[in-house]
Order: sequence, then structure tokens, then C-alpha cells
Amino acid sequence: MREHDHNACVERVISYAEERSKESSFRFTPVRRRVLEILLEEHRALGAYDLLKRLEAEGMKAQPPIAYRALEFLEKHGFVHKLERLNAFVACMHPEDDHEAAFVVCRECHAVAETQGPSEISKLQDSAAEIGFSVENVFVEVQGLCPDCAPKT
Amino acid sequence: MREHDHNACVERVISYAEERSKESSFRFTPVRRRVLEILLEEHRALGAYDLLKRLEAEGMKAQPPIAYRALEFLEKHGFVHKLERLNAFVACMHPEDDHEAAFVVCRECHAVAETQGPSEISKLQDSAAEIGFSVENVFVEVQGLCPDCAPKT
DNA sequence: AGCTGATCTGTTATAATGTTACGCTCGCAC
DNA sequence: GTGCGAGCGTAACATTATAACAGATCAGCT
Repeated sequence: MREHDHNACVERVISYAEERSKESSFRFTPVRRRVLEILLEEHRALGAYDLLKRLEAEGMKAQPPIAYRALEFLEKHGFVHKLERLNAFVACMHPEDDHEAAFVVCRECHAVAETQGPSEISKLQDSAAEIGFSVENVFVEVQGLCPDCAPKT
Repeated sequence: MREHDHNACVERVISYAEERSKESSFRFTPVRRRVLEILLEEHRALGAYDLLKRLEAEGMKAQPPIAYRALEFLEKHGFVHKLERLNAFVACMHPEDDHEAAFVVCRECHAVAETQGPSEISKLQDSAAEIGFSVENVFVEVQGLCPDCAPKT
């Protein structure tokens, strides 16, 4: 859950997004870029209104739809994930993989570790298919306390 | 995902709750009881405000805290679960088991099937423990379309 | 360059979801 | 009865999310 070279991974993801935007039809506009940068830098989950405060502090326009639209876009393209339990958003650290994700989230500081979704998801899908249910998405969120927030012993 | 004897299972859970309330210190008050009944009868996820509308229609007092308090109580005692993805609540069909649950939820009609939480949850807990993270809860929600809502072929 | 259609942004307003705070009542232990 | 804690009633408010529409910008075309 701890230190690694943030700058490197932020830049890596951003330039990956830039490449993707060139070769495909999606537009990596300033708002979208800035929202992704903020989430990457924070490396934890932020609410839409937290993002708005940040954007506003930086002199950007900041009504709710601004944030929600950017987030919707970024989520659709796999750059951010929404944590349902927290109503908050977190940047994906490896958007190049098309992955089923699972999240380990600190209840206190909202630090997030993204892990591989359990392989048993496929079992769930099988049993869902048996009852005629077509699976679209699987959400797995583990809630608890990270080392920093755990009560010091 | 289909028909079974609703009355029977509603009554079963309600009387189980009543028993529990006698032998322990919790109080199964009219509001709490009615909220649980409604959720059991519906057999699908309802939002807090949907519940409030129902309560109001039945002549009960119905400000938000009424519903949220009842739901909080019922959740704490294992009678209802919250579906984070939907901001909605669903009655538990087997509150006697102390279980990790996983939910299969129809995006359209909010029908819910509760299944056993994947056993891989324990793996998640192990790997979380390795990084010093203490797990409190695991949420698994599968989103898709139930047979009734799937586009007819 | 100028037009055009599609996409994105800016803005206002509003909806949906959830919480705080405070006072009253009721059941129960003493 | 008195006191206390749990639960309810109520008003106000906080947070999260969306609708609707106008204006700006961009890519492709001629």
C-alpha cells in the first residue's frame, strides 16, 4: 500500500492516454486530462465534488456536470473506476489491461489498492447464466483499514 | 430467479425476527417490522425513498430518518443488505446464517438473487492481510439483466 | 477558407440520496 | 414514581447526481 514512484506512473498513464487519443477517435481534452492527473496524483478515491473543488482552485470551471462528464468518459475508456461503496472515483493504474478489477479500500483515508478480480467471478457468471441472467459487470470492493489508519497498537 | 411461495418465506423470516427480538435485547417495532415486510414482499431492491412512499401510502409517518434508521437497524442485525451499486436495499432470505453474501442484480427491474460470497474472498483477505490491511467487509455485486428484462430474441 | 455535423463545454436548475440535531415518548430498572 | 436509554417525530440541511439547453470547438468536406 506504500510508496512507489508516483511521477513515473502518473506520466506513464497520461502518455498512454495521449497515445490512445491520437490513434482513436476519442478526445483527451484539458478537463479530462486534468481530472485524470488529479486522480493519479492522489492515488486514492476522490468524490466528484472533491474534484470540483480542486478544479475550481486551479481556476477551471467547476459545475457538477463538468466533473461527472469527465469521469463518465474516463470510466468508459477504462482510466478510472468508480467505487460504489464510497461514491468516489479512483484512477486505474494499468488501463492497458482489459481487466475485471477488485478494490481494497481504506474506510478512513480512502487509499485504494486495485487487485485482480477473483477468478471465481467466472463461477458466478456460470451460475448466473444457468438461471438465464446475463452478466454485464462484477463489482468487488473490500472495505477495511489500511496500515496507516489502523489503530496503533 | 422465479416463483416460489412468497407468503411462506415472508412469514418465516418475520417470525424468526420476532423470536430473536424476544430472546435478545433488540426491539422489533412496527416501523422496523413493516419495512422488513415490504422488502420481503417485493423480493427486489428498493430505495429508501421508495420505502418512504410505501410507508406514507399506508398512513405511517415518513420522513427520511424513519426509513434510514429502520434500514440501519435491520442491516446491523442481518435482515437486510444494502446494494451499493443501486443505493437500494433488499431483504435477506436467510438471516439465520451469518454469511458473506454476493448479489446478482438486474439493472432494469432490480430483482435480486443472493448467493454465497465467493470463497476466494478468503484469498482476498489473505493478500490484504499481507499488506497490513485489516478487512472488515467484502461487497460483491454482479450487474446484468434478468431473464424477464433481457431483450427477447 | 467556409460549411456542416458531431462532440464537448458552460450554465442553471433540480432531482435523488443521505445526515444532523433536537425534543418527545415509551418501556423498563431502580 | 423517578430516571435513563432506546426509539420515534420533525425540520433543516448536506451530499451526490442529472436534466436541459445554449454556445464553443473540432474534424472532415468541398
